[in-house]
Amino acid sequence: MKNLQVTIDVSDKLFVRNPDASILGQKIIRNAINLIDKLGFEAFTFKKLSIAIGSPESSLYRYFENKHMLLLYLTNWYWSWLEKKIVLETLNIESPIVRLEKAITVLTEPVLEDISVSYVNEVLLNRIIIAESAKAIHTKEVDKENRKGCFDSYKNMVNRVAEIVHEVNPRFKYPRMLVSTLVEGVHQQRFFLKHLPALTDSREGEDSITNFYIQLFFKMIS
Amino acid sequence: MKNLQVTIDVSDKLFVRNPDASILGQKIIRNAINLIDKLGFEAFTFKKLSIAIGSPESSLYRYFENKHMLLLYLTNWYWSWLEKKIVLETLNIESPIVRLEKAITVLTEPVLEDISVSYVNEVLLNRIIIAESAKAIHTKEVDKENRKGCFDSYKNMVNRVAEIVHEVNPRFKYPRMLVSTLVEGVHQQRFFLKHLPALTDSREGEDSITNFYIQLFFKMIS
DNA sequence: CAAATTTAATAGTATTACTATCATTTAAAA
DNA sequence: TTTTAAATGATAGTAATACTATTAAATTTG
Repeated sequence: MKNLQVTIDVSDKLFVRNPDASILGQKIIRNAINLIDKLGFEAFTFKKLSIAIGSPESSLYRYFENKHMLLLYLTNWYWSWLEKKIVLETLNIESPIVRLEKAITVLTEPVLEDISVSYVNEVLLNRIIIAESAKAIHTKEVDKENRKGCFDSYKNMVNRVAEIVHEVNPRFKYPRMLVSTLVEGVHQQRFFLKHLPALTDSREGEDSITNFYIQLFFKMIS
Repeated sequence: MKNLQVTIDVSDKLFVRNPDASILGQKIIRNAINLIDKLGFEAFTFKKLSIAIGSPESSLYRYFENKHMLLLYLTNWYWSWLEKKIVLETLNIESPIVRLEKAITVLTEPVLEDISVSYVNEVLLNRIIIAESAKAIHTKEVDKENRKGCFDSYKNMVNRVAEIVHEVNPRFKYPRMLVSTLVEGVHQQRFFLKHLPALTDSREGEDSITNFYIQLFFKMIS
């Protein structure tokens, strides 16, 4: 695992003021991640966040319109981070099939070690994505937000992997459907494993989720 | 498509008073489905529901603890309904592989026609499941609610199909993971198709989602 | 150093998510 | 058919949420 001390760009449609560009902004992100992970997105409020930070609530609104936009920011950050990881892992590799294997590994392996150096804790963020990211998409404003580019990071990441699939098998018709099925499925199953194990045939310890989806993926494209 | 005028049982852990057993209760369910579909779960409130029904807000709390429990009730109703559909479709069929094909068809085909006779509109309910069901599961109370049996309908349905998979191929190790991947994936992709089509390779009209998942399913178990 | 920008401190509002009380209607039991 | 119980209606009230507004202090930039 390479250490990724790179800046992650997030679309400026997602914030009022860029949290990456100030100390308060970075404090907001760091504490938001901790709090959302601890309380869950429903119980998480700007009031509680402001207390954790020690700044007035009104200051938070100068960075994010509301907690939904903050969640969108975090999800976008995560998908950009994953894409960057994929790019680094597949760099300078000739064989498309090896590149695809590397990419799929990044998408299916658990995010375990804390490789974060910056103000973003990727392990906690991964947990937030698993538990809360569905809420960022499933709103009545999806279409408007989609037009604004609020899901571009996700689309870009999916497209990048889908392109490798296309290289490996140009005749396969559903590369993006396969990649998004894989990504969402892995997250879903990790949540089930932890909370509704009756829906999985997996056990903590052995990583049957990774195995299952890698198998699924390559069966589909061959 | 058979007309299913059968009663659907939902665990009594999910409600304070059984909405199925009174006119007001049925009005609550009918209007809740309409409102959640129209407003989305976030904007949906007991206040608005009470106005739609013409009863005081306090009356709603005599049926459901809060709107989250109401959503849980609806999701459970849906999974029980789907399971009943599967049971009816596979009744008196000898061949396990044909039974499995029928079951998978029920799980993957779109819910289009309004076959509802009772107070539950299954077409709207299906839309609610696609758009909102993730929110019923992704809460900090999952584990407690799981112990109470709040997800039994879902588990039962998945298990029933997983058992047919086992009949067809007893050596396949992940029947439940495969079934839940299929169910969740189909819903996810239907949502993407409507709102984030860039994540799909599917188009409105031709049903590549159904095709994709049927293909995926049988490639995995063979 | 002056000007502009950012943050702190405080206050205030409409809405949400409930809880409580009591009168009235409806249904079931005697 | 009366009596009783259960369900509903009507109304009120509260703490918390999700903001908006204003002004003062601090910090950064030119």
